[in-house]
Amino acid sequence: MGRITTLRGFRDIYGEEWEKFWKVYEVFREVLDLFNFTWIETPILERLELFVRSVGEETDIVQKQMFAFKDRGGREVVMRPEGTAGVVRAFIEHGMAPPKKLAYFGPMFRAERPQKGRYRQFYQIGAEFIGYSGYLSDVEGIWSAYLPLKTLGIDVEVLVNTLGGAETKRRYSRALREYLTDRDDLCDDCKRRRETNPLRVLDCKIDGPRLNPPDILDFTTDEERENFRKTLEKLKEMGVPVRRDPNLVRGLDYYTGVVFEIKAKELEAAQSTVLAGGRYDTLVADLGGKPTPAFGWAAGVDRIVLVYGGGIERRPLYFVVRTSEDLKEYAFFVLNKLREEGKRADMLYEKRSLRAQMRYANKVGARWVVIVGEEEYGKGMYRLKDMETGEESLISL
RNA sequence: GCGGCCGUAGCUCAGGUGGUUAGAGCACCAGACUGUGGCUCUGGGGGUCGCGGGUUCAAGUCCCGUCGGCCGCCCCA
Repeated sequence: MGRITTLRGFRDIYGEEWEKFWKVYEVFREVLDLFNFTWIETPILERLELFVRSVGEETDIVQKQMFAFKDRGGREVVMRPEGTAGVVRAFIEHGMAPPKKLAYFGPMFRAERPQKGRYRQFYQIGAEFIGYSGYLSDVEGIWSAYLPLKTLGIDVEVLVNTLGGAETKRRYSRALREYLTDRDDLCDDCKRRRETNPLRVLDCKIDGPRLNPPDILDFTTDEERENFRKTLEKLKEMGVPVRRDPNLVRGLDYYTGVVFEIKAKELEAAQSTVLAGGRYDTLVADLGGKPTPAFGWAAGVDRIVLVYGGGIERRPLYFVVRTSEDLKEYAFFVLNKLREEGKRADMLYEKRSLRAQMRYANKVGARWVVIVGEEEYGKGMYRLKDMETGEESLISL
C-alpha cells in the first residue's frame, strides 16, 4: 500500500517558510494600513459565472485552468483562480459605498503545470481601490504595491503601460488585428490570438519583440495620454524604479487604463513577476453594480517568499530541564509560571537524562535553560543558565 | 495542455557493462560524561530502491506504463 501524498502542484508549507509567509503578510498589512485599507475574506468557492463574467470567457484561466465542478445541487462552482472578482462581488452584494479600499490575503487555485514558484494552490495578497479614478489614484495604487516590497528589501523593477479607456482599448484592438492580418510570419499561437485577443500577441515570447506594431499611445485620447504621462512622471519623482513597457498587456479581460507588473530582479524571467495589477473601470458594472471606476493589484506571496532574504524574529526561548523524573511536576509548574510572565518556554515530558534535555535545549536554540533539581525545589527557586556565556544564577519564583 | 531531464534513508548523494544480507556524510537516539548543551569518540534505530507491470536463473541497474519533482513553452502571481 503506497503512502498518501499531496496532489500534483499542491504542497505543505511549514517551518521557516510558513513563518516567512506570515512575515510578508505582516509587512503588507502594516503598509496597507497606512493607506487606510480594511480587510476582507471572501469564500474560496464561488459560482462559475462570476469568473466567466469578470476574468473573461476567452482567457486561458477560464478555458482550461480553473478547478471547476458541480456541487451536490448541480450548481457550477469553481475554486477561485484570483481575488478581484470575489471582492468586487462582495462590494456589490453588500451595497458598500464607494470609495472603498479592500485588501485580502488567501489561497488561489489554478490547474497549471507546476514549476518552482508556481503552484496549483498559491497565495495572494491583493488590494482593490473601488470608486477611485484619476491619475493620482493610479499613482497611489502602484505606490501601495511597491512600498511593501521595498520595505521587505526586495530588489524590483516596475513595468507600466496603458490600455486606454474601454473605448480606446476596443479601437486599438481592432487596429492591431488589422495590422496583424497582413502578416503571415506569426507563430501558430499568435495566429489564434490575432482573432481572439490581439493584445496578447504583444507579449508573446516569439513575436512580441520583433513586431513593430502601432503604439497604443497613438490611439488614446489626449486626456488618457496626459494622465499616463503624469502617472509615470509622478512615480519617478517618488523614487519608484518605473519603466514603460509598450508590450505589457494583462491576461484578464477586465483591465482598462493603466496596467503594471513588478518583477523581482533576483528571479528567472519566467517566474519573475511577483505582483501585477491595473485599472478596471468597467468590472463593477459588468458584475451588476453601478458603474464605478477601480484599481487593483495582487501579489504572489509564494514568489515573494522565494526572494525574501530577511529573518524571522521570535522572542528568546526558555527551556526547562529537571535533574530527575520526580521533579517533572515542579518543572511543569515553573514552565507555566514563565509563560504567565510572557516568556516563550518549553520542556520535554519523556524520560530523558539531564544531558539529553540540555542537548535538546541547545538544538532548538534555547537562549536560556531553566534547571530545577532537589536543591532548587527545596528553596522554591530555579537555576537560570545563559546558553551563550554559560553563566548561572539562582532565581526565586 | 505540449516538449525535455530526473525519482536510492528525514536531507545531500554513492551504488562501471544486471550477480549474494543496498552504502556514505549530515540529521536522529544512546553511552563515554549517573546535576549541565556546543567539540570528540563508540554504538544504535531508520530504506516496500516513487508505484505497477514486463524481460531474465537473477532487476536499484534493462523495457513499458503510471505518479511526482524540476526546466522550457502555453498561460500566469
